[in-house]
Amino acid sequence: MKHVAALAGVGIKTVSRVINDEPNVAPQTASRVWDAIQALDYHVDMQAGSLRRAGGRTQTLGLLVSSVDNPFASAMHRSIEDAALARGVAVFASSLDDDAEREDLAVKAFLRRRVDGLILTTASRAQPYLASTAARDIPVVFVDREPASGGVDAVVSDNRAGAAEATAHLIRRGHRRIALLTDRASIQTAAERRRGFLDALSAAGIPASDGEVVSELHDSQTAQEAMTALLARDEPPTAFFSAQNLITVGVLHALRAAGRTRTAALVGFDDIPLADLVEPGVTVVAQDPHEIGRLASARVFARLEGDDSEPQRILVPTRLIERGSGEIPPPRP
Amino acid sequence: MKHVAALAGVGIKTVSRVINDEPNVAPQTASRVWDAIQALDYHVDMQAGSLRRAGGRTQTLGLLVSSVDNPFASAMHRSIEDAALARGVAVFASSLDDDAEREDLAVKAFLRRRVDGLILTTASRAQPYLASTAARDIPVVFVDREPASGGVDAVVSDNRAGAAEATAHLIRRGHRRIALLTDRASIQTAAERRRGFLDALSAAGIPASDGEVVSELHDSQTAQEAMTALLARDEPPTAFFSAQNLITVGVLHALRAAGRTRTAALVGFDDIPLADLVEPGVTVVAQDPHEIGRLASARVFARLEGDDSEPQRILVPTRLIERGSGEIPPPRP
DNA sequence: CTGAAAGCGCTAACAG
DNA sequence: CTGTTAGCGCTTTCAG
Repeated sequence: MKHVAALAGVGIKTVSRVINDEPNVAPQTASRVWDAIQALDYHVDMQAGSLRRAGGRTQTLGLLVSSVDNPFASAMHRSIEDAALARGVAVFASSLDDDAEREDLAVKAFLRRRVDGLILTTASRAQPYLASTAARDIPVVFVDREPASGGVDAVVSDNRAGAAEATAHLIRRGHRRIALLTDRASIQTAAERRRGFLDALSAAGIPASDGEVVSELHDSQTAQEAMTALLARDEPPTAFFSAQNLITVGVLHALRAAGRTRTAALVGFDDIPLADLVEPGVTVVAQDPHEIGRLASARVFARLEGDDSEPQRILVPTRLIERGSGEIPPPRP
Repeated sequence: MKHVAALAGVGIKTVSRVINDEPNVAPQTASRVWDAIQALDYHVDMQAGSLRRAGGRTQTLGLLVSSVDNPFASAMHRSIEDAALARGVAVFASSLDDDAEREDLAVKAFLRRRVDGLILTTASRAQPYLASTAARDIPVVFVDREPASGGVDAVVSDNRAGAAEATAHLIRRGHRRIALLTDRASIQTAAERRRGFLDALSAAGIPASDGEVVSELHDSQTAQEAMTALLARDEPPTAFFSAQNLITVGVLHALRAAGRTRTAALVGFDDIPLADLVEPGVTVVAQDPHEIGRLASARVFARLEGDDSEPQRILVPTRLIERGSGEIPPPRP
């Protein structure tokens, strides 16, 4: 900047004014400064700027997702990026891998980089770092999963209602022996979806014991194995609710291998790519990751602009998409 | 840091030494400093640090991909993140949307944030910003697509060979009327894949005129429409090579709608999720985005560590995965 | 082993 | 409309 000022024959502060589009610069001066900037191929150092700037904003956001290559997470990421880009804000993205320690390290790394705000997926029971962010007035919005503590903004799918809807859909087709295949119980969304599953059973007067729950499935491989075992039973369930996208994929593989794709009913939670191209199409309770990302970034930016209303818990509705697999009736006895 | 120094009763430089794990600090002093850091919940400001640090490294990388929610890009993103994390480097990710102007703006934004290195997917004919990065000694590695100019590190799939292999695979099954469905010709990978397609035709002595080329398909919607039109011809091609993941999805939809999934042969470039679950499975020439990301980050970090050898052009091989759709023979005349 | 002083590139506050 | 001065939080340099 010094060099630009020298070349343009102005003071350093005038260059600063031009770059930041501040008022009180003569058009002539400004254009001389722009010429010098071009000539020297100069680019401001935003980091240095934010050091002194009131509020110390870095125009930077930290995003923590299950994994940047999970379709749900990356769709969310994309809509957050779009909102950020519109404000000249850059996004640091990190993957969590459902590891509480990694979560803590990632947030600490974000803090060292002085991000203005955080959008987080959590894998931990408690979020000790919230004390740090609160003390520093760094807004935090949780996405996908809510922290147990509450008192923080959160944007999540209506997991319980969605799971209940999926289950009720199967019950309505006449199924009574329905299995839930789900992730580790410690994951908040998995717990909510299980609740929804049980809600629907009890609303239909089906004893919970008729519902089969297989949990601790953390990838499509383990889901496939569990499903294969379920199908091999003497009296297997007639319908299946898989409570997560990767689990649905594993279940599909198992159904395929067992030749049961057309005779066992399946509803998945969270849509999967090409779900409409397999035969039969996979009925799912779709989430809206794009909308979740949009609402979460809107929340962060509102906080950054001074909104200090009560923390909001925003429930994004899910949508049942019938494609065939969920409409298969139970076999005639 | 001032506060920490005061609380620990040491000089500010000693705190700096402790945090950066520099030698010449008495263990006792160090532990007093750590206590103060804990007590004050202090986190260094890496940005401020890099301002004065020799080399001015920010421990930050800029990543530009087609879109963070494209499966190919996000797989690459993940492996780059892993390599970066191991070195305490954070990654800024941006989406390109195949827009040359966006590319330029994104690189400028990275420059303003003083990233140490860049991993870029390009959509532009020329990359004017390379002058700036070179002047600043910021290593740049291109991924997925190579710049026309050369002279820069690049890690890309062997698009031409992969496309030729896909096409030869169809020819080997007896097809002669083969259509290529591809993206805009201005995209470097699309051009390479078209070359590979033509290579294979000519190697088999099939006149290029027998090959049908439909280009300018930029999403699955336009691909589906183009494919539907192709299938409606009097003498439609008997085999199809779709040169990109989204195009393959569109083609699959069209085949399904026309009831031709079992009678028209298809090979896609780039694998797609659930390709093995549709019926028949989708034969693809798979890329290895994880490996591309790994090699690209290795290249950037090597450059950052002083490697000033000739720019490398690394070709990552593709792999043909037979799943059924590509092994369908032409109909008997 | 430790600390004081200078300065990285920028912006806030104030003078002109 | 423009420039000067101080100082953001840190690391470098150099002197104890």
